[in-house]
Amino acid sequence: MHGATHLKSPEKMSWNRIAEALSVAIHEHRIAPGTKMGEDELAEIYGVSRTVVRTALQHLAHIQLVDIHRNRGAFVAQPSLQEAREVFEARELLEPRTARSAAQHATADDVALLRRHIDDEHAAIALADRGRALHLSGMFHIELARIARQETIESFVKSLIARSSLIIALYWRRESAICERHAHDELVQAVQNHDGLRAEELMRSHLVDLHSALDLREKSRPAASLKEALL
Amino acid sequence: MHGATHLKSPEKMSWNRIAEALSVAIHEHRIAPGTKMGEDELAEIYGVSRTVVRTALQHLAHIQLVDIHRNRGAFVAQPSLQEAREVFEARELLEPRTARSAAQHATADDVALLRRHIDDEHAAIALADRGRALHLSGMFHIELARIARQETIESFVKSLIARSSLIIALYWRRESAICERHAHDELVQAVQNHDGLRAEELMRSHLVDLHSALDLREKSRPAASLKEALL
DNA sequence: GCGCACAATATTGTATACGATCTAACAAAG
DNA sequence: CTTTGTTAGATCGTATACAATATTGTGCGC
Repeated sequence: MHGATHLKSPEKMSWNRIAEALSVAIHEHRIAPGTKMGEDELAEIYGVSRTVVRTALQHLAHIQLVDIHRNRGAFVAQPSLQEAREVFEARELLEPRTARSAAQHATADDVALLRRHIDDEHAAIALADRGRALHLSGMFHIELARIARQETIESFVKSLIARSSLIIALYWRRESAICERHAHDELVQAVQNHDGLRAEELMRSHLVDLHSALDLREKSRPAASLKEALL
Repeated sequence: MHGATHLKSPEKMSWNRIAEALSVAIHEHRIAPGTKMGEDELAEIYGVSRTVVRTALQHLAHIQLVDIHRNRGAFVAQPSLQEAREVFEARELLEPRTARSAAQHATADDVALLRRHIDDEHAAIALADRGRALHLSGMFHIELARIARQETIESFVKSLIARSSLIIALYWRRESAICERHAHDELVQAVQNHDGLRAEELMRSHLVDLHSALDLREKSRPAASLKEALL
């Protein structure tokens, strides 16, 4: 019943590919928080068995992009207000220091990569592709953690960015991410200059901006369909 | 072949039980870093199928207690010197702030629980059960994060503690964890007094002590048998 | 005797089958 | 008409079967 068996594309690691695809879809807000992600459904969409889908979902559950309820299934996570506050507290604790470290360790290649990221981000904004812009914005922060050469903290930041995407989907107030445009530009400039203290301070204020752009009071709209978002 | 199917004890969540058992075994240094954990082997030991063992191993891989190599299997992780440094840097960044928050939020019940932990720790030391003492020592830090009422950071601390256990197994220099005895005692006292600043400072110096008790140069002895450690 | 190619074996990756549990629909009683 | 108990369907949890890949042992040639 599954066509993948005879396909000639073993590609990489099947579950990794699926987890990545779902992660991107969530980051780009093509799947709304609360959406159910049935195993059979995903298995059919990606042409694999439930086994690998389960592995992918468990991975996503680990970074708290999805919640898995026993015998009920996996759902895109809906961070509570309390969780939202915790996530941004943690980010404000980790990321400024990480930005400083990144500024100290960055090579020319690193800076070039950051600039490419920003260019892509601008392009996405120009195309009014808000979802992709958001995704790239998150990737920028992760890239910064990678440049800091601290894999441990990078994995933490990955988890925090993922949840931030959900939090933004649920609690965003202002419109557009253009405010971030300048913030990221200045950050990369500080990194290029190896000005650790400035990078740290820029990151701190950037996160405060983000945090204050959230409305941590109301509940927002429910969910959409899954299959149409992925195909 | 497997008896579990017809048993009347669904107990909890099978993979969770196994992951916990393995985690404790590793924390207590009954399984050495680098040990291979074959799926069939574990499946037979715990009387379940490889499916659930795989889930447990993937969970442990997530918190980086084990490394999984494609088509090679799961091995108890062996943090490199670089990773060891990263882990303690991250702990020194996260835990002092967490300790302060814990001191601010702690209830009487929380303090009582901490004291029980310490008592258990002392008992283990008295019995010369170094492995169990180490495990409880780690749990103390996790408990502190829980008391701080910050689940996000708690999950990070969990991961860091787990890896610290491996790092201690590999790079420990001094003997006995008695130095920690006083550190934990004073910490719980500060928490009881809701003296956040003192708790923060105590935690910081405690972590520096731990860090300096590691020898980050040599490689240490390999591994032992697996089955005998678990049965 | 040493090194390399190749076959045998063992272990993991993936798919499928089956049983357990939850959800929801529907019928009957109040 | 509402409410509750029962039943059918769907979905997940676990076990098993099969395919893919790595590891190990063996034989041949040098």
